[in-house]
Amino acid sequence: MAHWLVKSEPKKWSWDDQVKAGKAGTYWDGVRNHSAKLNMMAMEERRPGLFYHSNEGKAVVGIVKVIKEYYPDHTDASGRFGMVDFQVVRPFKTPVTLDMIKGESALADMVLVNNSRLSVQPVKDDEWETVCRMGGL
DNA sequence: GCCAACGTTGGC
DNA sequence: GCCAACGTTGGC
Repeated sequence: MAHWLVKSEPKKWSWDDQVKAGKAGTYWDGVRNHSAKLNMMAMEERRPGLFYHSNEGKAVVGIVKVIKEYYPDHTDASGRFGMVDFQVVRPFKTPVTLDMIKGESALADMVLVNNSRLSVQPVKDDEWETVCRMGGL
């Protein structure tokens, strides 16, 4: 699996916050879900991922990349979970909304459509290309 | 180790 | 604000 999609509520962590963080990037902490954890563990440095705004916006707004691979989440007292660091790559010209994704038959199998609650998801190559094209990149 | 109860997420 | 989906917790 070549690409990823990460989700955040704009109230907690928005694209703008990610842009402000700049090259330093930010750690993607707070994940407390085993499926998401496994996906993070599979991430390789420099791999790009889609950045999705849940709840408000409900759209893929840009591309980030992994700048630090999976390591322990120091905010997790139990020590069971970890996190990765992301850095902004570039914003979409046009945000790709959930409606647009649902309306695109090539994206009918996206995890976002079928398991919207998973916060870190794999994205297939063809799905990746379709979403990027829809985003104007 | 099973399963009911509960909490959280996220679309609508 | 509601509710469905799903993950986690805790009693047995």
